[in-house]
Amino acid sequence: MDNKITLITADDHSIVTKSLCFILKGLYPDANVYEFNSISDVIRTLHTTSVDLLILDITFPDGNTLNIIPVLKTIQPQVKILIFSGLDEDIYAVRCLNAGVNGYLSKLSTEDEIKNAIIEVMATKKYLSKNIQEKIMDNYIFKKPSNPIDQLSNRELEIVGLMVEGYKSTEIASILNLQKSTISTYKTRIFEKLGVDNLPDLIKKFNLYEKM
Amino acid sequence: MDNKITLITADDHSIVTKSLCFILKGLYPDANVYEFNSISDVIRTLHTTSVDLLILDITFPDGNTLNIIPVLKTIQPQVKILIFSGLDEDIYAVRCLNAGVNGYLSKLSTEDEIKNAIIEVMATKKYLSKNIQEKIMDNYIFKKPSNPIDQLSNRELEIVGLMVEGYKSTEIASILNLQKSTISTYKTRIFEKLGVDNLPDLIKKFNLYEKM
DNA sequence: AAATTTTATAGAACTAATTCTACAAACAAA
DNA sequence: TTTGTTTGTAGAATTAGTTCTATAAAATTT
Repeated sequence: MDNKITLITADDHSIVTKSLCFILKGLYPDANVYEFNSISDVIRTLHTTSVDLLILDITFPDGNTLNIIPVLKTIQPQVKILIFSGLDEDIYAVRCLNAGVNGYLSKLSTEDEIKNAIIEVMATKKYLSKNIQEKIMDNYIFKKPSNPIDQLSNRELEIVGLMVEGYKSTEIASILNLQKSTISTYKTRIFEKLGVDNLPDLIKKFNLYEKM
Repeated sequence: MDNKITLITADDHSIVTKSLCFILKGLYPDANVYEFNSISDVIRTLHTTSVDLLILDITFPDGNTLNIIPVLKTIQPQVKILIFSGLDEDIYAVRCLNAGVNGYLSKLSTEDEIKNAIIEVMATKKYLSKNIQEKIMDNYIFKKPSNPIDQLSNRELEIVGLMVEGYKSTEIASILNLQKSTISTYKTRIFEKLGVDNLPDLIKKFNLYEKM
């Protein structure tokens, strides 16, 4: 047991973890840096090793980070979490913050922005892009619900994600270990909230708000 | 003008180009390696510099690579192109090949797979994952035409049109005065011919082939 | 602190959709 | 010109999906 700091990157794209590791080693030459490509590996490691910073993608083949954040925080309450995701920050950043992360960084960021975010978060601060800071201010001050997808709960969002990826109700039920009637209930609520009544329209709407 | 080889990576995610550059410099220490984050930069460079290998994403804010490949090939017919994309290879790989690229590599690939693909393509070969090779073999053996929508009969095309517009089976049945089992039969045949098994994938495929 | 709304979940009853099988007509191939 | 294949169509049996109702827990509002 040494007293080096420990940094972890996790993303299902190996090219991303490799690259983040490289950046981390540049910033903290003496740190222990690990990379993983699944959430389960991260959880396993948190059980055995004290970790200072976790850089995480949201989507993994073996689960969705949004639900896992509280689990991670339970295992190691002091761990700092920086989300590094390709998903639209307009949709996910605020949710992630509410779930307890310390920062949200877009995968489109430049190397300097990435370094900056890491440094901010390591200094026990929050990191958010200008864009998101403004959005939060707007929402706070003007209470405008900007985009219908914000009305979806995390669970609903997870399910809508599976739906637009092509999973059928039964498949979703078995993936999430729920009853098919539960999925139907979600589906109805989601359709209602987004004001559509069929899958193609949902996809259109979702894709629309996903990419801006 | 030196006689070094010239390699370009282009992706809207800077972390990806950075990482690919690193890999390329490892493989070809004497090469000129450039990275860009837009297609327009790539095109501009092809006009001034002779390029050996281009590693390209498909989606850019300023355009879709698929439509641009012929342009790139016109500027420099000998340039080798390796697509490195997060999009579903089942849907995009063959299309990219038809457009004239030399390889298709998934963003989920490990570093070794990436290196391997680069080496293969540089050796004037094609690179494709096992999965896609098998798919192409199947198509070749069973002589399926390259544009699957051509395989649809008029009636099937009519029904697929209604499907992507959001009509449900029962609605289509009543519009066309047919039994719902008939619509189901069509649906199965259409899915089969287009090689998909769910509506979102069908929509993707249909939109893709519709716009050319 | 109490009242209200939203969220996450399902059982039972019901409706919609698919599968499997089939068959005639049109078309293509040997 | 017979043989094989694709197309257009369904009935019966089966499976998938929805609706309606309900309830506990969480979040929000009053």
